[in-house]
Amino acid sequence: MTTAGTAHDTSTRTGPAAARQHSLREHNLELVARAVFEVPEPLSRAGVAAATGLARATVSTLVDQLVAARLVRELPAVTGGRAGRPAVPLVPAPRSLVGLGLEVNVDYLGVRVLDLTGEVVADRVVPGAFHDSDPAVVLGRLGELAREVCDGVAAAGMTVAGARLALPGLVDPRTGLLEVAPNLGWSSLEPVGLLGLGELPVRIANEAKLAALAELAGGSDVAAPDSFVFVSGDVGIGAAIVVDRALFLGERGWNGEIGHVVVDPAGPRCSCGAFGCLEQYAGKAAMMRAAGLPPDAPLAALVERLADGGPGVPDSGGASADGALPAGRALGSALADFVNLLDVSTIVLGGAYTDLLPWLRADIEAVLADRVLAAPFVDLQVRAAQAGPQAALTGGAREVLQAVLADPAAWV
Amino acid sequence: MTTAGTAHDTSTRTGPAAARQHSLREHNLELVARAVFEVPEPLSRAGVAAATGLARATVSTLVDQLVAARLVRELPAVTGGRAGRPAVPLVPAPRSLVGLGLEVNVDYLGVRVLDLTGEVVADRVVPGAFHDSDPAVVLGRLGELAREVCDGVAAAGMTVAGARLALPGLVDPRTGLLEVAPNLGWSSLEPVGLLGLGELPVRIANEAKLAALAELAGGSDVAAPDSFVFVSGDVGIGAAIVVDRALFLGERGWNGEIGHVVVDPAGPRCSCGAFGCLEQYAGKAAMMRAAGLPPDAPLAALVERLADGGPGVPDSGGASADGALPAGRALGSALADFVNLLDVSTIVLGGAYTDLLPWLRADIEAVLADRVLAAPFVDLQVRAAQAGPQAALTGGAREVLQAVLADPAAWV
DNA sequence: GGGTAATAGTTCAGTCGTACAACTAATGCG
DNA sequence: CGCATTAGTTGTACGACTGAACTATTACCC
Repeated sequence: MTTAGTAHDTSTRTGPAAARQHSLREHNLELVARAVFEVPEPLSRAGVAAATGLARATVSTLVDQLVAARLVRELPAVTGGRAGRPAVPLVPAPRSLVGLGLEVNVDYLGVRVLDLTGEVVADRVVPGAFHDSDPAVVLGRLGELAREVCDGVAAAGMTVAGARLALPGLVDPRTGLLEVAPNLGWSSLEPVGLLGLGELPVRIANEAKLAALAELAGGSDVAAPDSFVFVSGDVGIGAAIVVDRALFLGERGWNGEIGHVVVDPAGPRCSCGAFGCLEQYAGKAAMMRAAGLPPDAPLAALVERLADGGPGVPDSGGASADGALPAGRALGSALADFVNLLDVSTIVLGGAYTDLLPWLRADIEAVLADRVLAAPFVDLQVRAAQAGPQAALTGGAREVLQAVLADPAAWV
Repeated sequence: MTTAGTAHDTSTRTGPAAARQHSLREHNLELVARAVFEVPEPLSRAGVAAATGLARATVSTLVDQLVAARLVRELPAVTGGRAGRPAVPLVPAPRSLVGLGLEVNVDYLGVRVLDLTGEVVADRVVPGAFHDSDPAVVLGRLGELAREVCDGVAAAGMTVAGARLALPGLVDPRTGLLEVAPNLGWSSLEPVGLLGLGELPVRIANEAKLAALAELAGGSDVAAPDSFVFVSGDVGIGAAIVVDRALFLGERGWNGEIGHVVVDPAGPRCSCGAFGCLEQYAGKAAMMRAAGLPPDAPLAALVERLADGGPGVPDSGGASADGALPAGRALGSALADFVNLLDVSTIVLGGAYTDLLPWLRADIEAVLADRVLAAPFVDLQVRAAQAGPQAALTGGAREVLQAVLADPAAWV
């Protein structure tokens, strides 16, 4: 286990480390980097000083280091129409340091590279069928793909800061162990080694967790909230909790298993052995069946049928309706539990739910209003995911870059 | 709003503040204070240096400041049987700085004072019946009690660092507003002003949240886990989430409303308007009824009946049982949702559940094993709360002192 | 009993990072 | 063309930590 990143090794594992002089600079480097990265309009050195509260002299030295480390780039000085020396705008450096997102999912492999500006530098998605596949073969193939992409990126003068591998299953990011991925038929293995990516620091994570991070990428019309629950519906249903723009992982990163929250103990038996789990109402197969389609039909077929007003369209006015709607009320019920237990006010629906939201929203909101105890005092929002397809790839690459941003001192 | 505590006012609310020279000292002061406070055996200056990684010289100056601020006390030097100059053991200063816990609950008012060693310095609990009471009268009475206690404490040379007021309801610690406390019949008020405690910084919090913090107090035989869910059963059922020894509050502190998680949508109607909430199975009234007792009977009556093997005792061997057991299976179901959504592995049962645990445990654990997706990979623990009666008073006082410990620089 | 080793705690010069003030650079405006 | 204005740099001062040397106090051994 030779991770390159932070070196927090206080031999006997005590809590936080002692702060020395250079801790100050590390902290302030991060502060300056965030100021440059997380602002819509580019700031000058003076602007950063004003935003952070640091002295201009201090900011100058820090910015110079970030520029030297190729995290930040100076744009040509621009006179703002005011008097005074023109400011030098500072922006995240494009195509210098990049993050690598990797993913194995049931129906595709993917590699995506993002640079510090959030732009996609490279993108390779290979469709396939990986249900009950051989992990060594599939991960080997993905690793090959990743090496190709990395070579191209390196040839263009960029540095790969690290990688995240998204997997649809129970994953422990700390140990790098995949416990089980039911839909792939994988269990108890360490995927990173099978990629064969050598020195590159790769960490694994749950697919829904990384997809949630993609929501924070910004660039969309609606600003992403700082805290939200991201629910990704597909064959299974996963969720991620984001608090203050950071994943909340619980003890092992195995939270958000909303697919197996009880909706009705008298309901159908679930693959997990219990009865009436959400997945039996709002999983893809269940929704298809409810709309009279074969369980493995493509999502587009369901959307088309709903758009045509076929069975599954809510007859407006009724308190409840039929068709795809069992999913809506069931989702609402499970989400109400979620909100009651966690106190989040924004729910982002991803995966299949993104396209189905028009036919789910009314029921979800009605059930939430009914069942959430704090509903009278909170503005509960249900919205569609903004990130594009294979969001976990984007989120994974983004997380790598966030780690860089959180510790720029490691790169100077 | 003139809080004395931290002065984190970066005019325009940006994220973290700039680190200056004195930030270093603040950080290390905290580090040293925690080293002294959170260790079973007293450390010397040299011991603190070893534990924190700071230089001995640095530790000396920091410890001297903490001693001068009366946060830390030096014990007489003790020769440890080894060669060398005897070490001066450092301990939390007893009876110098103290925290004040306040509480209004349905059947009592309380004031409790803890010092930095965790010892109870003063304790006043006044029984009463505050269902549908007048907040001004009740809080005035509590304020009076608090002033008496504070006067006594001050006369003994102690300084009250602050106070926490525990309330059974939806509370926003940030704004100091109580939205609603159903069992008191209070709503939309600012309780702190009605206490009339003048300059003393008082913050409000939910009762279950503070009770959970009392679990961290230590001193018990079993070490408290760093992360757990605390469930407090009484008339209503509340919960708190503790992660890494700190409360996880969600956006507003309104999480943990486990009492209104769906157990069975076909179940009885709840006071919240929904059907089949946990409270209808595992609330005190429901448990009493299930055991054939009047809903407002004392808890002791239920325990006695169960101990006698009356109705409500599980007939061992059966997958399920009758009597008090609907509570067990229902609790298990709601807790399974909790664990699936949050990934916590330890569940601490407080309030009425503490005494009832022997008759609940089997069912809870069985349902958890069935319904928690990660159960095969996690050692789920269900345990009884360790803190004594009126745990919220202890937890509130403790939180005040934790805030001192988190920023000792404010007291030097 | 005295010397030596060992450990605790203090003193002091050295280093590093930030703050503040003075300075230079570059622009708009009258 | 000079002045006001803003951006960025330079240099001194200060504060906090470090490391090494020093003092203080004990145990152990001869």
